[in-house]
Amino acid sequence: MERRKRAMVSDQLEQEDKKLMRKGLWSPDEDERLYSHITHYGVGTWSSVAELAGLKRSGKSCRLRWMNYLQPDLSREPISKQEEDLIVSLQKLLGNRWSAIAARMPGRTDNEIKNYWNSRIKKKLQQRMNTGGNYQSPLAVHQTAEERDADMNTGGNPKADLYGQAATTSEVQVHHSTTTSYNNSADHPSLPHQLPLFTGQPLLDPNAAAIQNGEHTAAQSSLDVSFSKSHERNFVEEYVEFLMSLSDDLQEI
DNA sequence: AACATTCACAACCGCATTTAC
DNA sequence: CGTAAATGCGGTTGTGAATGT
Repeated sequence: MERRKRAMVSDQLEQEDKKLMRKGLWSPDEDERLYSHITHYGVGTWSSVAELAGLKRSGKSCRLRWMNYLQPDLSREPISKQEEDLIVSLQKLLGNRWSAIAARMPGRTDNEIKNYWNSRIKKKLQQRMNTGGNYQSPLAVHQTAEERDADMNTGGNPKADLYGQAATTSEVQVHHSTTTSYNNSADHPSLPHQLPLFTGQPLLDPNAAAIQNGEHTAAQSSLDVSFSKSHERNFVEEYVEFLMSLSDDLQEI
């Protein structure tokens, strides 16, 4: 309750600021400023980036622009068939946890994956559903993830539902869109043409690990019911990691 | 040619969580 | 330890190009 009040106050202040902020699509000049500022000085805090780079944008907006478009690690290639299959598989495992899915897809952002899912995969699955194909509907897929969430929230074992059938593959090739003025880094005045670099992130949360190892205290046991979102995510992510390593091991055999 | 519709993607919004003080 | 600020996330909306009528 108190937290909510504070959030509202914070939002009101943000609204005041927003009146002075620029909104909408980023211009090449703004991109240039942001890119050059971050490459020279690093990020620091996003609100300071906006100010120091001379941008009339919120820190949030700068962060989003950098994360989703300007950072050099991003792949400018269209999403491949393999990547699409991976998205479908991971969505089935993780539900709509786009950031967790993106963490397993080098060069791809959560926003990109989310958009791709909503505009293409969802539709394709729906079409196949209507033509009587042998696959699970997107709704069913989503429901599975939600059911797992509900299960975990009541202290159930999240692993129980992770052995679902493998996701189906799709056939349609995806073509690169040219809807924006410079979707490709080659068109941008200052963006490097770099291949994506994958940086693996540590997945093990100490608390989640303790719980997994059976080191439950009385205080912790209350978490069984209201298992916090971040812990729950780490738990699921660890399990996905485990499944993936298992798959690698099997392939070696 | 003019307008309407569809589509893909970029960006915003509200909220939750994390971090800093 | 409490509070404010910063960050991160997912759902939703806005925008502009492509396509259809």
